[in-house]
Amino acid sequence: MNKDYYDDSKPDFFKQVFQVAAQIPFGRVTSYGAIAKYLSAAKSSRMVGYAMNASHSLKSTIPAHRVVNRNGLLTGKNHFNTPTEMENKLKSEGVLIINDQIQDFENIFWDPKELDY
DNA sequence: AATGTGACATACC
DNA sequence: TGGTATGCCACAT
Repeated sequence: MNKDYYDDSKPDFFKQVFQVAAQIPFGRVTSYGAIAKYLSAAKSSRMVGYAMNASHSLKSTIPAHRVVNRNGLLTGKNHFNTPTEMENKLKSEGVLIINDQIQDFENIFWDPKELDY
């Protein structure tokens, strides 16, 4: 058969991103760069966001709203169904957001490396 | 095969 | 203090 969209059965770089993103604890957030580093591809931070974009086609629910840039800014909110959905979901998880900027970002920041513990 | 693209990150001016 | 420029690399066309 053809590789309909993104087959999560393949060891694509995307899949790795999805795997990590899916493990982000509730009410916590992480950055693209952190995920990239965890995948030994710190220089492919852009791909992380790119992967999130592909998550639209995924059947699995990827908490892309828990992934923000290094500044804790909701740069990708624009890619959601509605620009307000991202911060809306985060707020539902107890994340305080002001002007698309996550408050206390360092406090709720979650590093994928914690998986090793 | 080659070119374009991007939900980042960093450096520089 | 904030915009511009460049690197970076995997995916799309």
